[in-house]
Amino acid sequence: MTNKEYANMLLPGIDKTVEDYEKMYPIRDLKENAIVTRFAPSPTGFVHMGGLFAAFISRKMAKQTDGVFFLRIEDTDKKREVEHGIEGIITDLKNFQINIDEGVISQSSQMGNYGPYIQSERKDVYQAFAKYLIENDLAYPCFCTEEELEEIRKKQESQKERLGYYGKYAKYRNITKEEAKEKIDNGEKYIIRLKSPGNFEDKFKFKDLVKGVIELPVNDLDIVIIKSDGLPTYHFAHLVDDHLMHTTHVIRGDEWLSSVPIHTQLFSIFGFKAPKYAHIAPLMKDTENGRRKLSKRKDPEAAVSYYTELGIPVEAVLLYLCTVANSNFEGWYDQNKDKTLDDFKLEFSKISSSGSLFDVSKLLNISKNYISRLTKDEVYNLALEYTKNYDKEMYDLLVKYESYSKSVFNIERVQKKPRKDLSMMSEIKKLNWYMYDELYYTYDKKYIYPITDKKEIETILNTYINEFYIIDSKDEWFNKMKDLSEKLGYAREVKEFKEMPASFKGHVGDISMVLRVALTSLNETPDLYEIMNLMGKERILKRFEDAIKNL
RNA sequence: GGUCUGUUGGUGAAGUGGUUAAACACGCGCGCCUCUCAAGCUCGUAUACACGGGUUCGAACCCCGUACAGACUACCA
Repeated sequence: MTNKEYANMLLPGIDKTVEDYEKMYPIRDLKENAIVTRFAPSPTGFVHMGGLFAAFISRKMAKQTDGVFFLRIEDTDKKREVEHGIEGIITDLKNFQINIDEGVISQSSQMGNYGPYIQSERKDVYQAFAKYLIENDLAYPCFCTEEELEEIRKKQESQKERLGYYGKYAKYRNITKEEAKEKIDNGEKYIIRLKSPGNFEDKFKFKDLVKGVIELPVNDLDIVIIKSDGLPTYHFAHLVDDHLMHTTHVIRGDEWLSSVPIHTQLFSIFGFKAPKYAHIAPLMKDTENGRRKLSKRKDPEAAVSYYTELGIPVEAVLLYLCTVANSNFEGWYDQNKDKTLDDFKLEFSKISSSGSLFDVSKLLNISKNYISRLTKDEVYNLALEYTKNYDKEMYDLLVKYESYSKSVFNIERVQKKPRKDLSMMSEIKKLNWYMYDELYYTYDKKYIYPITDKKEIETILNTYINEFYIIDSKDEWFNKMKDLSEKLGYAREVKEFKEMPASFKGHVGDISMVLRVALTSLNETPDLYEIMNLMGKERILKRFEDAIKNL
């Protein structure tokens, strides 16, 4: 039996060769330093923060070099697959503005000339590559059962030897074609393993773009390349796909770092140029028992949807991810307020080689600053989008009072140092409910005045509305407040009061607070003048009456 | 067990042999400002470069060892 016949027996029905495929996947026509990256998740559920982080870096690198970023679905493990997994990944990416240039765009469609981009649809391609290996005596069938493999492992463990299928443990490494044929004729199941040419004692160096130069032992494991269901393992699919799709930079989690010897060996066996690797450390979470990897299962904040549910703007999350990736981004962004994320040049060498703690409070701070720079219309739109899904009551009010709502969002917004109290859209109602009568009059309210004398409070409210009410300019208004204070025996200035507390009933701050509480039932609100200005005299009067009733 | 990687303050980190008596940002705290809050501004967060050796005139930065943390060691990715 020739090697060719042998290969045909092991992997029947494959008529294309490696050369055929190379022709079908020509070199990409790109600028010299263009980077081609990909995001290659398994459809096992929602995208988590770590995945989004890697995808963000990948897309950014491709974009800033006029390269290509594509989405490939690695569904070679049919057991782990989750229903609608692909759709979930696509929407998560879309929501976070990680736009793809080619790849899978929906459960049923793909775009780009280097597909298919779903691995289960590429079975023949992998098998053609595996056949090449068999023909060249670089791969062989392995008939080991699960039990046999388990036995080998136990033996290695008890003898404190390195685990794995290699050297003397590689039972079928030298199986003859005839023996193999016999087993196959007997109906025995097999998989295809690489006949590794490596020696574990040998070392080789490679340069990881984020971790730096790393020395690793050469791979001597006869890893499986084609599983019993005919699909490839990750390692083999990586070789085939990233070669054919001409990926220049593989950006992935550092759990892959120790597989690099396998990958480079595979590439060199085929005589292919290996891509550059950037292994990024996982995002961490701080817990009582120290830090650990942010977990998809244990940590709600690991889910990308967590942030949409809180109403943290997508841009803020992206801004945060960028500062985690390159910490110099924050300073740059601060210096270049007119620029955007796209103008920033991300660098591999500045990515931390150890895991960063995923810090939600920092994210919130970034979000708060981001929102403070938006226009009232932008905030309104974000609020509308958020409440539409998560707060119908608020949504209806925003729709009903569009221009009024925008004015509410505009309070203390257009000034050198805009107000910063909103970091997520889920706080919209909590921060603004009192501006809407529909909410105000249905909520239970607690009025806490700086003055206990009810009669006095009533006097202040009545005197204000009857004699000192003015909506002109903020300065005018505040002057009136001072006049009002003076008339009722309160100090015009706080300082004045502090100097001679005995000469006054209180100060202008107390007067303001009485008005604030009567108007909003709150002790802490944004600028009182702006609130009154927005409400208008009638509503103010009505609220005062309500407050007096509740004295 | 083997093979790797990492370890600067509460957090993210800058800094890769000598103006860093360790920047900057977040968080927290005092104070100032202010009609309240948010913001802004001062200052602070007691001994922050894991530990022990070595190289050097000089080390957070180079080397070795130890500890701790993490990864991989699947017909999972």
